[in-house]
Amino acid sequence: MSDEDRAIARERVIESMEQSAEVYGLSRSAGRIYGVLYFSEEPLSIPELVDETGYAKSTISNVTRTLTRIGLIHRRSSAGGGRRVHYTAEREIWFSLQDVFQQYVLREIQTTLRTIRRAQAQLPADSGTESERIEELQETYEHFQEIVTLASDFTAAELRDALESYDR
Amino acid sequence: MSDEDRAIARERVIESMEQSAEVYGLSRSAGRIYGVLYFSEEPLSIPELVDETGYAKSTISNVTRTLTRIGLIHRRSSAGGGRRVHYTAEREIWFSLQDVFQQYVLREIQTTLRTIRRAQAQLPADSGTESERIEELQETYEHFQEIVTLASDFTAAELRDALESYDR
DNA sequence: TCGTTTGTTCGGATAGAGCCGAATAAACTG
DNA sequence: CAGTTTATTCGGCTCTATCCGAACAAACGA
Repeated sequence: MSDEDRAIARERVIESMEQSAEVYGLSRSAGRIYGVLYFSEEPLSIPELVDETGYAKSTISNVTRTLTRIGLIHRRSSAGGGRRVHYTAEREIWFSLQDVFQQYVLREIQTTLRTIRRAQAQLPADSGTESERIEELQETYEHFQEIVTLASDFTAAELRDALESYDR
Repeated sequence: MSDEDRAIARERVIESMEQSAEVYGLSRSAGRIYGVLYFSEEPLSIPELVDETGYAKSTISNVTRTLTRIGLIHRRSSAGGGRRVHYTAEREIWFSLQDVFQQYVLREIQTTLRTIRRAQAQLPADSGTESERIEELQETYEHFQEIVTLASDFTAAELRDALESYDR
């Protein structure tokens, strides 16, 4: 009974992880796989994940790869002695979020900045509105870059502290 | 000649906006429409946007709606005297980003928190690992909620300041 | 060595998003 | 009051992401 209650509670939370995954640009399967690993006592292999999630082997293989790349889960090669690969969930989600920001957002910001600077350089100093607008945009993006770069050195607690204690 | 240069520079930047739009979960058309409005001297109507972007009227109508909802562009109903709707770009992108965070991320965080709390409440105080894990998750999400809530009250400059001047 | 288990890669089916054109609604102009 | 211009909505087409099953590769155990 209590056992079943626990299973239900677990299932609810995992479902909400599926939902969250979509918001952050991942697939539902990614949300579920992460969720199952999050609640698992021990590291799980791909066949075990197939059992637990109901997804096909190939899906598990692909999704675990991207989740590993992002840093949301970790590969533990050969835990016991077998040749199986085992996966565990990163519980400090903050670190993964930082990585995602580093990898996607910061990269996008820098690519855009490069384009903007190049476009700006090919225009005479004061060539009408275009130039002004581009310069405006450049400043905005330099601002973003600073913020993201600074923020990625903070833990979640530090960041909250910094925001809470800041006196304008 | 210089005119053409300006057009080229403008086009480059708009293309990079199309790219950025995809990273932030918007369509390429959204990026281009925003870009055209960003560089436009005056507010533009839907037919004018059709000319400038090459997209169909219906596409412009739909995309402007979502961009308006997000806050990246603004509706100016009846600028001159006609019944036309005109659109302008919000140049302070920071405000829009905050809105998006408020609307999507914060909302997602709060939905998840509600689910977690409900699941937690239905479990006895110390029912094994599930309970611990869920509690752990709850703390993490409460942390996130604080950070996002705090950050949404800051301007970009203030946020940078807060991060720069924070002494651990 | 051969069969079994595990993991990756490939092609294809399906669902959803993005975009278009046509139909409709609504407001202005003569 | 027509006729025109503007804006939204609807159905359909196309392209992409997701997921599956099958084929393949690699490592283990008897």
